[in-house]
Amino acid sequence: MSNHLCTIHPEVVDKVASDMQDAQTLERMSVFLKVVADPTRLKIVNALLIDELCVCDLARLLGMEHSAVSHQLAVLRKNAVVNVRQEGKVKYYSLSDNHINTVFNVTLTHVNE
Amino acid sequence: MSNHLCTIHPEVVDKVASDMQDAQTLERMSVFLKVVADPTRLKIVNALLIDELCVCDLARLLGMEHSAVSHQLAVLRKNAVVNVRQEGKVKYYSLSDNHINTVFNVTLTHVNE
DNA sequence: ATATCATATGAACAGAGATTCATATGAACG
DNA sequence: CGTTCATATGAATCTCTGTTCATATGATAT
Repeated sequence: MSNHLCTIHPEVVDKVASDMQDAQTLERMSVFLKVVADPTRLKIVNALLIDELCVCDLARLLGMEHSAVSHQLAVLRKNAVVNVRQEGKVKYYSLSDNHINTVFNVTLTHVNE
Repeated sequence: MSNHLCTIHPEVVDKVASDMQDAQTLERMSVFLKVVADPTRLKIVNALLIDELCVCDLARLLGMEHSAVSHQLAVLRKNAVVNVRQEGKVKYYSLSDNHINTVFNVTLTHVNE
């Protein structure tokens, strides 16, 4: 696994290992962050922070194929980032909770400093 | 660009378009989120939230090749997520600012609900 | 029923990126 | 100076994933 076996600070490694979040939690965090990190999905999130929108409007807004937008909305749905409300044949998407809002705004602040 | 030209809510699209963050900002946000979303880098961030560590210790902690860890640390360095402090041949890594801390904790809260 | 419109989905292709292997840098110490 | 140790980097491989194209679903209206 590792070519050299240096163990410079075994106590520190042990302490950090026991204080870290468990593997499952980190995996969930990674999945969630990947979901919102994609440029297309981040734009969708930003748009839905302002107003609810249908697939058609999102495609127009982003200048993308309906299909591409729909695929990304499927990812957002499967990861519980968005909600859908149906009115006839039109489906309106909105954000599911406001942790997304917080993550978005903290990230925005970070890149603006 | 799009097969159908439906324009269901042009006013809403216009309003959202003008209220959204500009493309450059969204791009920077996407880059930053991708940097921390990767499972290996997220583990590194989590570890450095607890204590500063050298490459050797990180490799041991994560059970990975030194090379792989070093590559990921290069990504974190290039994106100003981590700082390096050198002591002889050993380089100690730590987090560069505490927006990272906030993003990590908000995300943690989100996946734990 | 059938056509039309909005959305969804499956398969295929293409590009990005994470790890590995091999090698290089650079510091300490004999 | 040459060796050793910690870290870095380049190239190659392999996997993952975002978009496109083609097609399907599902609702409305004529």
